[in-house]
This record gives sequence, structure tokens and C-alpha cells, in this order.
Amino acid sequence: MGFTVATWNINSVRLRLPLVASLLEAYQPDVLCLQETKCPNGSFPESDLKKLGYKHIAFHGQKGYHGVAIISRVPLRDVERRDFCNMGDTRHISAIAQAGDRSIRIHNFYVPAGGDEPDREVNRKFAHKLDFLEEMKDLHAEAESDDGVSSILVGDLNIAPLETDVWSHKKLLKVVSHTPIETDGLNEVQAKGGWVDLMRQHIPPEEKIFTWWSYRAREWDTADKGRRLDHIWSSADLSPSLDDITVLREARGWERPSDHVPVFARFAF
DNA sequence: ATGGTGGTCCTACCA
Repeated sequence: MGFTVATWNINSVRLRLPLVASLLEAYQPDVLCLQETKCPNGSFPESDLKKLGYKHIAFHGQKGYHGVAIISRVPLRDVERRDFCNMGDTRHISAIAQAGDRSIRIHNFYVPAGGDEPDREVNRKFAHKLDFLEEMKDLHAEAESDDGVSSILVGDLNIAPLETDVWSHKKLLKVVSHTPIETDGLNEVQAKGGWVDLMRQHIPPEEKIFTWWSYRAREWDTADKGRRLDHIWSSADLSPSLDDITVLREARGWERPSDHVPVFARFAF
């Protein structure tokens, strides 16, 4: 059977609900994980999405900022919402998705952006980002393998770890999202947790991949000053079944776009 | 070197 999971930082799910709906209709992922929904729980557009066949929805939102959601056409169970750094931010949600006879826990993250100054002593937001990464190191891909549950981790991790994950490695070495302390930290989260970077398993590290282009930069397409901030990881048992990765670059050119584009991982079990 | 754009919600704050 096939199974497709997608991740997208939507930057307001209510403003861009028509884009979410057309994405679901056109690409039919089994599970779509959203970040930056910017939507309190009472206002989440649940019924609109259910009408499209996505009857299993879990969300974790707050007014104005952050917010994550899992939208699924396969059953979800054991939903968890973790408060990383104990700040009350809605930056994580996870649930076990039933993909045929497989159970897969899907973690959906919105990692703090970290502000402008890459120095934890003078910038509290950067300190928060590093502390958040530290806490993520305790998250193990095999945590529920004894119960027959595999793992997928997706989201806007706000870090571009490889040189080819940014438009200019040299120019961005001191720019938050690509500093060594962040990229080392993310690599450690990956290694300690036993996670496989599925995007880089499928697309060789020599090849540039971007999933985000700033609203502030003009001519996003031709200038192409992007970064790979969005990621799809899995436990080692799933990686041999990865069939395809799609970065939907064209979505950045849609009317009133998010600054991030959707990324899909397709499995063939 | 600076400021550029966009979202929330109404005054700054965040990305």
C-alpha cells in the first residue's frame, strides 16, 4: 500500500484555508501536518476539512502565534501535546496514524525561529531555540518500537543543516538558522534520536533544496535566496520504504502564499 | 548598511 505524509508551515490556517483545501484535493496526502496555524482551538476550521474527507483532525493552537495541527484521512489515536521549555507555546503535537497494518507516531514541530542575534547571552529567543533543541534530543525514533509503532518527525525546524540547504553557505554562517551551534544541535537531535533525514536520503547532499523564501526578498523565484527549514525524518525501519520526496516549489508562487512550501514523503509498504 | 513583506489584532510583536 502507499502512504503519503506532508508538512507545511501555513502562516495562518484561516487566511489560507482555500490553499489548504486545494492542496488536499489535488495531492490527497494521507496526513497533512501544519505549523503556524495562528488559530485558537475554538476557531480551527475543522468542519471544512472534514468535508474534504479528512475526518481525523488534532490541533494545538493559541491566539496570534504558533499553533500546529495534524489533518488525516486515516484514523489518529493517542494524541499528545508536549510543552517544550514549559512556556505554554503550542509548538508540538503528535498522534499515532494507522497506515494499513502499520502504526506510525507522527510528531509535528514548530521549532522557535530564534530572533536575529545568534548569541544566547544577549538574545532570549536564541537561548529558547537552543534549549528547545536540547529537549528534542530526548525524543527517540524507536520510543514505541516495542509496541510495534514506527515514527515520523516533520515540521518547520527553522534550521538549514547542510551547506546545500541555503543559497549561500558563507553568507549565512552567522545568520540565525544556519549557524554552527544550530546545525550541530540539529544534527545531534537527529543522531541521538536515531532519526533518518528522508529528504536527504532521497535527494543527494550535493543538490540544493529550499522550502522557504523570505517575504522580504524580491524576485523570490529568480533570485532564489531560499533555505531548507522544513524537514521529514523517520525511524530507520521506515526509511527503506521511502518511495518519493516532493518539494512543492510552485506553491510559493500561488496567490497570497505562505513563505514556506509543502513537502511530501511517499512510502510504498 | 539598512530595510525590505506579511500575519495577528489594534499596538506592538513575531516571522
